[in-house]
Amino acid sequence: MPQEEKSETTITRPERPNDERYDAQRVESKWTERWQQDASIYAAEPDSAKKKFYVLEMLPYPSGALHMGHVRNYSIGDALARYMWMSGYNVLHPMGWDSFGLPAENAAISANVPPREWTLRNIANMKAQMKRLGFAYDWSREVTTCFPEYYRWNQWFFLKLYERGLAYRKKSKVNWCPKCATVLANEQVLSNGCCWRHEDTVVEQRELEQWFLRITNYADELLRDLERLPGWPEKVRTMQRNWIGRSEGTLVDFKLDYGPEHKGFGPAGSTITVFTTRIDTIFGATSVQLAPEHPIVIDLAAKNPDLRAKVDQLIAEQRKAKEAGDIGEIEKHGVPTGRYAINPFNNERIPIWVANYILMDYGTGAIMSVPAHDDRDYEFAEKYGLEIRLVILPISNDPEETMAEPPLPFTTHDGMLINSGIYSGMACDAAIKKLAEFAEQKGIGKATVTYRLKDWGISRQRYWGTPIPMLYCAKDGIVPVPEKDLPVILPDKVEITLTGGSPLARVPEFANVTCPRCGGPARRETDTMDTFVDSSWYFYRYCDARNDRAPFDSKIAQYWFGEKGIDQYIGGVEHAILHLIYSRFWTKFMRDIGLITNDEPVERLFTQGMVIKDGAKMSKSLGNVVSPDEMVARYGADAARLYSLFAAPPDRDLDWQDSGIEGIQRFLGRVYRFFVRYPVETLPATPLQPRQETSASQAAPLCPQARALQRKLHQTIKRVSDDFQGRWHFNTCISAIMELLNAMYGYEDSVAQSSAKGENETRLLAEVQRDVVLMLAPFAPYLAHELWEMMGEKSSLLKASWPKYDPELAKEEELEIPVQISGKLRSKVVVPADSTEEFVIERALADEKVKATIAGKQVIKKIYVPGKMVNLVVK
RNA sequence: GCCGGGAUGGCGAAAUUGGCAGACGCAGCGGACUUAAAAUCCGCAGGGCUCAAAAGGCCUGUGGGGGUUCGAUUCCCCCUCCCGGCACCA
Repeated sequence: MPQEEKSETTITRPERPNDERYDAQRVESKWTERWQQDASIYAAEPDSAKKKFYVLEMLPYPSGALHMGHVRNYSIGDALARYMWMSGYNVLHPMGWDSFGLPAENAAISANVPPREWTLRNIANMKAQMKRLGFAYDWSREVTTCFPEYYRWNQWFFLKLYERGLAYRKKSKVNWCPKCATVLANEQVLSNGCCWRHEDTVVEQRELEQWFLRITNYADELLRDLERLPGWPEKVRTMQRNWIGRSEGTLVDFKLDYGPEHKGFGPAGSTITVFTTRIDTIFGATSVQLAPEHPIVIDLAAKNPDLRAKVDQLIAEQRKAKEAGDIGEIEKHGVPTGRYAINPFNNERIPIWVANYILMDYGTGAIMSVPAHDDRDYEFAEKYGLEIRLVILPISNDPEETMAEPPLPFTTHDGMLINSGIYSGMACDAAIKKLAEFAEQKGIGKATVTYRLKDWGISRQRYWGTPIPMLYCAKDGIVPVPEKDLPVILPDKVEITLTGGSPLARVPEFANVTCPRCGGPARRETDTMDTFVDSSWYFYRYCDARNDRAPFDSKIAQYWFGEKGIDQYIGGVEHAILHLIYSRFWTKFMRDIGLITNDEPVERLFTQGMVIKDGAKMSKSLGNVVSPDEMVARYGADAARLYSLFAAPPDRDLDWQDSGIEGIQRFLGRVYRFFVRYPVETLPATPLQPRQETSASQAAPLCPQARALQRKLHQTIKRVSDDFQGRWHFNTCISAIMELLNAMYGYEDSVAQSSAKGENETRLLAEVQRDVVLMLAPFAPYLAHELWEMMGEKSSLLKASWPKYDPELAKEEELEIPVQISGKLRSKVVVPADSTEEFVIERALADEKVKATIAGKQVIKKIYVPGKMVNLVVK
């Protein structure tokens, strides 16, 4: 890196330009180059003397080019990072690439480019775009997940998970996307049954052997700790809560009835275990309903061709509904098996049915049907004429209502048991406990918890991903790759197709190995890992990105993560369940193996809204895509960034309008013009005094207009600072700066050209200009840096102190108080800010318009809200 | 069905604790500058009625209906529509 060039460019103070026109392209390319030459300005190292702040934006997939959603995401993060730097924090602000994944393989197939080459080319392009946009990332920590230096630690983690029984292999029904030609995790299937990448492609079910991670071991903690994340959007927490789907209930064994004409049910066993959340209604159970794929049903159907045909029909209906995404609206069908089960609480013999609304993959795939107290059971019983038996009555304060027969089905918990043997008369909630205890004592059931969350299937029959470090030996079975042999390198020369299973299986030199235990021949696992593994822990790697002995150093991670994790994480809400639940799981696992001490990865999460155009999501098919490159070329990076913050609050969707960014471009030009037009010739030779002192010396002698400008300045600093610390409505921050600029022009028009302009006025103007630059720095860094240099400042703007406001100087001296008569605005009076209530009301009553309005009426009430308004109620 | 978010001028939006609705910007209109245009600077602007016009005055207005209050975009109840998530989850 040429050192001498650098020092030359920073020393000279450029002449103030004569041209008022702001040439964004010239200025921005100048600073892009300078920042390029001194990348270390954004670097941070652990420093116990300074408060840390870890601000992170979700790392992108290198698809080829940034889109406006990226620009918005990074503009928010960059503004925050710059503000925190200026507020004296030790800021970590890294960036990287989530660079494994299917699109690279598709490119290989359609354009015949190797995935690695395609990916690295895209990364180079997007990195250049980021630099052109002026984002302040510490590139020395760049993480690229497709490099062996990174993915070897995925493999290392996998071995640790395997050692602890948290990674296991099992054959099961899995989601298969025909277009991806691979298995998908449950989290990657949309609610309409389609693939998350191919929203028009229905996922099929296939029976395959897969590697799973036992995320369900952490289900309870993942749920419980959501309460400890007040810095997360309620929406995301709710989504995760729904996804985990914890449900407390009871397992109850129903014995099969071996009546005289039956010889038992064979290997499937002699009991049916049902799961219920309402064991209090068990005396109202009038049938047992089984999922069509329940083992007992399969067993029965095997011996009964007629039943088998009917069950196959139910299975087909269920599958069809699932694939159409409307399993919730399936028309209920069922068939009786002709067999019976015994209700263990009343020894009653009830029929066993098979029904298409019972799901095999939830609970036990079997329920007790209580038509009187469950909507679905009621509908089903009505249809097939099954008995409906009332066992719960409402309890109410109204004696008439209590004990009255409710309309069916009656499904609430607020009730009392009847027709329930010794439990009659108990309240529902108490009965649930008692009945579960009894079942447990008798060995016929127990209280239990069921989750919707399933273990995470991570095997992918794809090439461009982390090889799973496992071997299969004819003699030793499943053998993990020894840690010393990591990384298992992903080979380069592989023929990629979307058919015929894992591409790696067709690479003999990769697939054929010797067993490290017996030395005999073994086969390597040729599936790769889900790319969500890569992104589950990447933010820890940023802390210590070049470590080749461990995923990262625990001490360094502890500094940056602290007790509560990343201070601010920013990204799209589309990862609310996927990435954000996986990485919480990974954090808990890493804590359990002693790598880290925090329980959660992210303290505060912010999900920004989408960028849309003409009311619709940007997409190639709609032809409404706005290209960041084009915006930067036309309006400049500052304008693109500032507009993405100005057009809407960051959590809302943003409708992109080209005319809007033109307005922002005008604003930037107007700022620049002010500095060129009204240069402050007499900058204080010494750095500006601490603010209080300057203010005190300025407060008195300023002319009224100057005082008004000073007040506006301090009010603006307050508004912008408050917003950074609170609600992040950067759109109003920018409005506030615009208002200040308007006031600056107004001030120059009215005063500064006149003879009233004295030294204090000049000093004030210098102060205002300096603070405007400081406040613009997080939002429009290019212009801010240029103006900073034009003002002759030598220090780094990045680390310059954020301006402080003086509440005294921000205060109004006179207030315009609205006067309402009976709640309607009728007039306004101007009073000194420190006026008493009596004085303000007296002035209000003396006002001509007020007098006219209340003439002939009697004032019955006088309300004064200090500093806000007067309301005179008349009769 | 359940959960979360939203609905304010022609448009994007603001109103931070119940206190002047529409800040700021876009589009629009008018003026200054200019041979002209662009650029720039200044001004007007929710809707309606009144007034010859202007100034002014009056009425009305934050998805709809009701309530609490001196006062409601803001709090409470009911309803409509839009966006997102979950869904015969037993």
